[in-house]
Amino acid sequence: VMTIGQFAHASGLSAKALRFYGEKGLLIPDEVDEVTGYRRYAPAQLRRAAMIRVLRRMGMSLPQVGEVLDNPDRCDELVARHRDEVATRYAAQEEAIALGRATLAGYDKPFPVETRTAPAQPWVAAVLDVEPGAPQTEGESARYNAAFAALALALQAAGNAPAGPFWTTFHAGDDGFDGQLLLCWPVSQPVGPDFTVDGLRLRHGVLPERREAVVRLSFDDPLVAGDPSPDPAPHPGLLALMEHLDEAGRAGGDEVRQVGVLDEDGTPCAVDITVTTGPIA
Amino acid sequence: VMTIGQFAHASGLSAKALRFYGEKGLLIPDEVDEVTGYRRYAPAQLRRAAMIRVLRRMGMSLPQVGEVLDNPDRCDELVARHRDEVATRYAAQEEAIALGRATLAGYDKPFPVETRTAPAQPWVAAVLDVEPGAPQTEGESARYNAAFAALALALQAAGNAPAGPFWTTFHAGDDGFDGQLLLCWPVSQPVGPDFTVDGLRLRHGVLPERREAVVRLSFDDPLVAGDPSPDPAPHPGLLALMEHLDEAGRAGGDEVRQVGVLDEDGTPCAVDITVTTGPIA
DNA sequence: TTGCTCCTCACGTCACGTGAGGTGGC
DNA sequence: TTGCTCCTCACGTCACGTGAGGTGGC
Repeated sequence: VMTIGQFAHASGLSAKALRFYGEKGLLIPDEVDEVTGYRRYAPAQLRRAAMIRVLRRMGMSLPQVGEVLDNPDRCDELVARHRDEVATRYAAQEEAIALGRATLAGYDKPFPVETRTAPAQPWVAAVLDVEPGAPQTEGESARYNAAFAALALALQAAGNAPAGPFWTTFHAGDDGFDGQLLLCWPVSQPVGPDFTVDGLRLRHGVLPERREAVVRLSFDDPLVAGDPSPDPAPHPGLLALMEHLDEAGRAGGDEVRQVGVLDEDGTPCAVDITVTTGPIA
Repeated sequence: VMTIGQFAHASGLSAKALRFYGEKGLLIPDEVDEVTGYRRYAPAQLRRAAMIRVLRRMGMSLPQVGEVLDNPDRCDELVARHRDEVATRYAAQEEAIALGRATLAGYDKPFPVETRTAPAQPWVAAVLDVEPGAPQTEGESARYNAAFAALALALQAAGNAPAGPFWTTFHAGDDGFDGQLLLCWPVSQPVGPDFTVDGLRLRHGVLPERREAVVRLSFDDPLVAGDPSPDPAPHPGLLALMEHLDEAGRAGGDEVRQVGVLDEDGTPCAVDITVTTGPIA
């Protein structure tokens, strides 16, 4: 039997840690004096204390340590799992740091914001319900492409083929929980309510003659092309656009259009984030 | 100007985090309503908010984030330093896990404890003052070897050459802060108080006829040979020795001798941790 | 008897999250 | 008017470290 101080010295744990482990039930003193509260530890407890120390040094939490102590036969497995978790966390942090450096570099240098005037433009859109927080999965992406293609074909068949690159806009729902994505094609002629496409919910309208501010997010940009991190930081281009709107005295509440940009091969190579800054003076 | 909710949405930070950052002075709202306490944020603050978010995602603490924001020109340097710190911490944890696994494996299987009887043994020792917490530096090690050698030579010259392998014992000082290391040679004849060696403080005595328990820590053991980790966990052999003493009904307070073990070439290859378990029955 | 150890609170750490309870703004 | 947002406490997290103030044991 040893006092807490002797046991602390022998085990390499602090007396405070020993009291804490006792309180948590991880390492109960061999006996506790009823009157004085003095804790007494047995030499046979040194093994457990040493294991706790080693496991804590590995970075395990106390519940994890307890799990290992409760399942000595699975010790190796649990330790290996912990090592893998640590490695995974480190890899994730490394990636966050690399991505963060790129983002900060983008914030550091001015991002080009183009301003231009645009003529009135009729459009037709397919409406899709989406959850805004949902990640951009492969399946969703295919769904969008199919809807765009079906709408384009129907417009072509109606003799009112798309008159330029498509765009999308997002309308948050009232509850902010889900929302609607509009997949828009510009058309030469406004369509009437009699234009329908099987399986698609349509909407249509006309963008008025207007001034616009645009930033181009290229798919060559690693911040755009990289595998989508969950809940990413604002892209430098979006920041630049916000600041442009601010300096122009416009609130950011206007509708944002994401206009597809194709290269000469017709493959998507960028997206133009486009906001209306006002009517033509 | 935006409400905290709008700004939170735009920056990707939570309203709670924004309040916290305001409280800490990291990101002060553009204005705070005197009456209602409502916070208002300006679009121009989005850049700072985005940077905070990115830096936090990298795993920086808020003081570190503040340092980066205060020194935008050193941003790259500070981020690189953070990355290196993270990598260093991870490497240290990886090493702790590897070392811990080896230690746990040692705890898992029984460690051999030898018991034996030993005859009475006169000894002479050089006394060195040491700080017990101090790491085993190169310089200290050389000092010990020099003292051992000087003592052995003097004994030889006095016709009382070492009669076996050397050992060391450690006596903690009264204050527990420093202590004394005894470097001992066994001798055939007890020495008198007239035996002195220049530059060495000597002590001498006789080990009585006794029973001993011994564990051998081999230098081949990675737990023994590995670079000395600061404040290492108890070696499985020491644990086994403690438990042996416990079962034998002996407290662990007896003097511990660390006896050098040489291979056939005369180079040190192990150390025998030796404790007295009692007189010969 | 004097130090030393041991005891039990209580508070601090770090960056917020999670309610509780109440009010302002559309 | 009803919801919704916003406000300010206050508490919890994790594994102890750091005193404060008081007592037991040699």
